[in-house]
Amino acid sequence: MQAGDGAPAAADDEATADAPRRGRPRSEKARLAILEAAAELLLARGLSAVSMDAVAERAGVSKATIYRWWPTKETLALDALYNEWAGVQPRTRSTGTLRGDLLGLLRPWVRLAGSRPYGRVIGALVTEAQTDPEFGEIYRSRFVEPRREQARAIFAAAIERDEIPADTKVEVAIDMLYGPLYHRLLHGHAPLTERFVRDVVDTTLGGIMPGQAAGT
Amino acid sequence: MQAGDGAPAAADDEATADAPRRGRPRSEKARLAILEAAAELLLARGLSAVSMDAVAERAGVSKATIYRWWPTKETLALDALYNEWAGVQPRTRSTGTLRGDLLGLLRPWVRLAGSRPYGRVIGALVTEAQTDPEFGEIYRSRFVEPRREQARAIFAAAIERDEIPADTKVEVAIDMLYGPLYHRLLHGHAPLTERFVRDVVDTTLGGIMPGQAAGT
Amino acid sequence: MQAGDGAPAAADDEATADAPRRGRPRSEKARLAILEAAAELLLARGLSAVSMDAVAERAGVSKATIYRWWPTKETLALDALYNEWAGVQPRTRSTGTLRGDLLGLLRPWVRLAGSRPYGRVIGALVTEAQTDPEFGEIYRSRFVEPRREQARAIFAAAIERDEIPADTKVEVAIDMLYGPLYHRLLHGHAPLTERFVRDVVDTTLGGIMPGQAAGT
Amino acid sequence: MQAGDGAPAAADDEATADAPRRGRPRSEKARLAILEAAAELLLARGLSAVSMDAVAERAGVSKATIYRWWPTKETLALDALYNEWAGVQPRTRSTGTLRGDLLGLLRPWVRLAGSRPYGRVIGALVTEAQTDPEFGEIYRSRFVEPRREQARAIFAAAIERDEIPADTKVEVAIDMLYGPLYHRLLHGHAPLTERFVRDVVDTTLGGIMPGQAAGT
DNA sequence: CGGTAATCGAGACGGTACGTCATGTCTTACA
DNA sequence: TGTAAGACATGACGTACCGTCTCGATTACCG
Repeated sequence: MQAGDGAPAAADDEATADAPRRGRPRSEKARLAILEAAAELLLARGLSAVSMDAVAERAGVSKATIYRWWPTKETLALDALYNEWAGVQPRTRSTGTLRGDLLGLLRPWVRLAGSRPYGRVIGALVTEAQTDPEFGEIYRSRFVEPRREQARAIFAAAIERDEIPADTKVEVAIDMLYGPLYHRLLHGHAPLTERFVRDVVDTTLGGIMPGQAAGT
Repeated sequence: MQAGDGAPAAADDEATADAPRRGRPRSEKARLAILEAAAELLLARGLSAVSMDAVAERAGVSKATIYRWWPTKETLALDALYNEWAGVQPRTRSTGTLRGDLLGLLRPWVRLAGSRPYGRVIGALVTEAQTDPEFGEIYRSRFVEPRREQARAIFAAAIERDEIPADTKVEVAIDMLYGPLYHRLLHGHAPLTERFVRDVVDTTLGGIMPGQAAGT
Repeated sequence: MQAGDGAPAAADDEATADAPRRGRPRSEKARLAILEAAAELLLARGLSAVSMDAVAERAGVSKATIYRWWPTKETLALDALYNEWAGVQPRTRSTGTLRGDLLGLLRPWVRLAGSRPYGRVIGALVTEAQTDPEFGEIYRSRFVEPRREQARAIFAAAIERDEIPADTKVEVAIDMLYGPLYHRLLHGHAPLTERFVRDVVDTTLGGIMPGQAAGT
Repeated sequence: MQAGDGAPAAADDEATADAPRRGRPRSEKARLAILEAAAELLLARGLSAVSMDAVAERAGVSKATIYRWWPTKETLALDALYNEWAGVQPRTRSTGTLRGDLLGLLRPWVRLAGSRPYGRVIGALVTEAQTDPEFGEIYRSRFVEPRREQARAIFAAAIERDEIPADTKVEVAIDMLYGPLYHRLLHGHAPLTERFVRDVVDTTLGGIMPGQAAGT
């Protein structure tokens, strides 16, 4: 499986550098039209509505062209979604405190996730990731790991400046931050507000830092 | 939509009591065969493999019979899964401490969730719940709310005996317990161990109880 | 392969007689609509235009229904063509002379074959018969053998009344009658007129009957 | 349409003589590789297996090169087949009798036609000829007319030496010779033996020559 | 004990989408 | 200019399910 074609990194198959590239070059116009059409369908009516036929028609492109670059509609959906999220990469570099950095990391995520029906899409991708392990690898490396890596850096900096103990279980802490957010996003039993983000961050920090309860 | 037919509660359509029920009665054998066939397919190959045709053939039943009682394969899958989980409902009444009660609540859940590939199934149900709000209602009332209700009772008892402050944000606390568990179940980026449950409970309690850090 | 469904003989799979016939019965309306649509396409634009999609659309029928009864478009075309030719089965019983009987046999064939672009269709069926032996069996048993059988009976009667020698090579004679007709029908190098039929019959009879040349 | 490029006569498009021919000259190697690959596929698996992609791959040639010289796969197949048959052009100059000359003409044809599965190929070409009149012209001028011309010359010589009447219907006679042979070749209802050739010739001659029956 | 009524099995039906394949055109770089 | 490579639009292929439907057969109650 290869679903890295929508990514900016490119890094093609073998000859990376400046191979002459014989044959007709890939149509960039078609690539973008496909991703756009897929994204529209995805957000409007969910992954199940992303049929190859529908994408082909909407993008004014042949089905064969889609299959040439994306093996399944799931990988296509993943690329289409990534295309949308990649543009809104929020990072907000260090505020000086762990709490501030975490809020800077999570608030944009919540704002983005809540802005459109992404819950449905992510749910579908998660389901597919469970069915197809190879797809799971790609999904996590694109959507999960980058966020966790940012969080790890934030925690490392906090340990560096002695804000939290050096033996803090960082992986658990990250799950305690993202877990509740994903929980509300996917299950929808309660709203995913910014206030909720603050509560989650404060409770988690309260559980990590000795002798300090959650503040408001 | 009606998906309550596999439930023990029964409580049929309108006339609750003991109507004479003319005509041939529903075949209990067929009902069980269908649920069993659906559950097998569900766990073995995921929701996408639960086709009405496949269930009908495997259960030795006609497709019309399935559609007679379940409007979609999703509702059928939900009933089939519920059938499996309902039997393993351990709650372990009060140990006297909040921590003990919470561990008693969450540990069996983790053990059950990890015993078979339920992550895939739950992911699929969650996705469907996002697409079909009516289905979402049923899903939550069967799988999410009962657990949360138990947790609420546990927290209420802890407040009663002054173990935690009376103004504890219980809903947030519950999300901080179940969120990380669902997170690992669905995303699979890290194992869903009993040790992780303990870490989650301890961190959450540390964030709630003033002047007390997470213990081991 | 089974392509006998358009035939009048029916004689279904196993239980010929009065089986209870479970399940929804086959739609006669659909069957006829399919055959008619196929025949139209076949004669208008040749076998290559008989796509299952086109037939399905034109007949207002689902593709699956076609595939349920005809394994390939060739068998469908064969049935469709047979449906047209079966209705025009003129035989004209014995005129008393071999020459008269043969003309009575061949003239209607030529008239039918020349009435519409059947040459193209028969050519396609012949080609398919060469590729798929099983199909060849069916094709010959429906289109070739019945005609030859009629010719054999005519020759046998002529031998009976001592019009031709008893050791006449009947199979060769039949090939000498139908061969030239098919030749012109398929190759189209010269017109397939009734005069040509007469010439062919007379020449063949002249070659069979000793001491008698072709008359007019 | 142009399908004369595989022919030995060459005689290219316009400038026949010795034009300077700018640009890269046509690759003779490619031309032969294409014809060879097409012929292999044609005889091994029929015309339907002669896909432009398959020929291109097998010949180690680009599809564009094939389309550059042959407009359709049918014209390519025709050239490929002609390439094979041209080498085995029947010779047998006059034996002195009509019967001997005709046998000398037809026997090599039967031997060649029966040596490999040519029936399938010729059936396909005939079918295409019916669909595309222009193709039909070319097909007949290459495969049918040359043979008929040879036969006409043989009959003319026989008339010259008073072996048969001057008013013999030669075109009918030729159809009565080739018709039965093509009939068995294409329909395959009976073997195409040399004995059959003799029977056909003798019966035809018997029908032409007054007062003379078929000999053995 | 026969009539009414809802169930069940079987399976045909009109659809939609699947993923693959072949056609014929086009666009590049190289020869 | 010709050629190899290969992307492209088009459209048919044969399969799998969907959800609906029409049968005949079965099994209760109810009058």
